[in-house]
Amino acid sequence: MNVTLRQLRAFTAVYRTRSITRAARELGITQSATSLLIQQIEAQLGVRLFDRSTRAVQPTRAADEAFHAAERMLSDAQVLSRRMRDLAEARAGRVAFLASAGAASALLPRVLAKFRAAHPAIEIDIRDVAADDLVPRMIATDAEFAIGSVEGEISEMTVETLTSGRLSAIGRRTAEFAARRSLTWDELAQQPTIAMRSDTRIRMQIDLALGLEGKRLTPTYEVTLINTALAMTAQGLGLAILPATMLPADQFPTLIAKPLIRPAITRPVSLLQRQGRTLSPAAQAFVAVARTVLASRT
Amino acid sequence: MNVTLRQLRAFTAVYRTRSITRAARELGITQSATSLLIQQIEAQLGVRLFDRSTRAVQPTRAADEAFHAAERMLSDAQVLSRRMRDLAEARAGRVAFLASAGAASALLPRVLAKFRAAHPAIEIDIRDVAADDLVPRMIATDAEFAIGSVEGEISEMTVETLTSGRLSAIGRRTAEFAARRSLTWDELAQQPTIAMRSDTRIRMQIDLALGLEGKRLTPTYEVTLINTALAMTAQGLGLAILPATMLPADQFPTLIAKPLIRPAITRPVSLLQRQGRTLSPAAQAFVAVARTVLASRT
DNA sequence: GACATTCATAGGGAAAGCTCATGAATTGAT
DNA sequence: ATCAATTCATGAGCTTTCCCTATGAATGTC
Repeated sequence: MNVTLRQLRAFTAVYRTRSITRAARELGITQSATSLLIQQIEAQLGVRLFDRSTRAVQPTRAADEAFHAAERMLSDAQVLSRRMRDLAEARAGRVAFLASAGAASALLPRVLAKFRAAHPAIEIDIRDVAADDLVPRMIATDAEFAIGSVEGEISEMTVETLTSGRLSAIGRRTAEFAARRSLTWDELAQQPTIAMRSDTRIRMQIDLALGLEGKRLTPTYEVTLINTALAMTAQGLGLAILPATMLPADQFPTLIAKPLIRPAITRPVSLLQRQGRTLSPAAQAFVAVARTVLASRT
Repeated sequence: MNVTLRQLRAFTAVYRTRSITRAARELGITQSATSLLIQQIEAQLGVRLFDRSTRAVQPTRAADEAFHAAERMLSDAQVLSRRMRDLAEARAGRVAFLASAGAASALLPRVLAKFRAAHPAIEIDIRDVAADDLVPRMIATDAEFAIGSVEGEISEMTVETLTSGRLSAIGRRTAEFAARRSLTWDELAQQPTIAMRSDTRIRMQIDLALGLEGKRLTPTYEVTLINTALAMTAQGLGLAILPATMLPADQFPTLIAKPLIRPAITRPVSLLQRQGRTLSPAAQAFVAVARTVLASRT
């Protein structure tokens, strides 16, 4: 056998109070139990810790030395408990995840704001990567989860759709544009348009879907970053072709999105996580917030 | 309930080996017991520490954090155990005691030499005080014991005679002196003598004992320190009147002691310790050595 | 697809832990 | 000085914990 924290607790209590009876009260056990614990730890350590008469309890030299070590261990135990409890209740900790650049700029700000309000002490480490890199980086790094658009299944991973945005035309809130419910891709062809470049995932999906219908997108401008497209739209250079979810309303209050139809194309934003691995409580809390915040959108 | 060291041991073993089965082997318990310990500590801390499939065990973030704290506590426990064991077996520690100046100079060197050989790592703190101060200092300070001449009983203390030296005439090893078995106090009066000053304990005892016999000591020289008396004797200035135990043979190889009789006066050297207080193991070891070393003398 | 490995769970017996009751020693008050 | 009160130690008995054996379920391997 070995010394136990229980014994150490009894020891420090007796040491401090200089009394087995008082220590017992403090520990919430009986005097006899405390007496036994002291005998046990003495036997365990092979050293007398208290000179006990029927009247008084006097710590020995060895006890003086042991006391500090014991206190330290008990304090460590308490710190550990508290820390773990904080982690469990997402009062502390750290959430590190991957986000595709698009998701990071358009979707995450709202999620982050809400999460921060609920869990102010949790560190957040967002690693924003190009959409193509999302899955490879997820496999390679220790990120707990990833948010972004993912096609198909990935082995060892679970994919959950958080929200899916319809491909939309985004333009300034003119009376004429605001009145529309939707636009067809054909109608779009008449106007100046701003689309993502052909080597982006969004564009590939568009080209693929239109191709199946025998159609083709010929944008006026092609850009790499979503924000660039939106900024250009805000300047009136044309309609941006993007999933509606990618429009941060607060950042571009003048812009509105109208779904594109014939064909309607939706682009999911998914949560990616490792199969069989529980998320840290902090990450769970974050994902929960993301689900509720994003679910409210189309 | 609370987290136990047992659980922490299981936790660190599983964390390191990444396997409950291997950890169980390491701990010397069964796999099922180990599995239970992990479940317990998880319940205790309120946090999942391992993602377990039927096949593998994967530590969580929380486990990474907890691991260091756990290792520290376990290492503290081990250090504490070892330290206490060392103290118990007098392989480490410290012995602080009081010694009257006479005892310190004449008796202790041999004791110290032997003790040091047997217990090289123990710190020794000798507080040599005037004979009169021995008891007051013993009461006032935290010395574990005291060595010196003590008369009568002292409350709260136990007095044990370690050795008692007969008052003797100490002189150079001349043929004539060496041949004698003893001297009477009367014979002594014919020769130059060196005695302790009247305000010393030794002298007081002598004067008292001689007074009872109607005799009186009139020394040629009176000194305060024993060593002074011996040095003077070695120079041939006269016979030193001291307890035989006070003559360190190795320091004054030319001197020998002959008991003084009519009356024979003995002066005890005692060990003084607090009643009801156990000595530290180091002190016990020291006292044991002192007893054996001093017992061999008259 | 059979086999081996790994973790989880159930049952039972051993050990530990706690409480209650009691005893012994000492202090303080009447 | 006696008596009451306090304090620590010990023993009996009960409850809880602990651990082992046996078995089941899942997964990877040949």
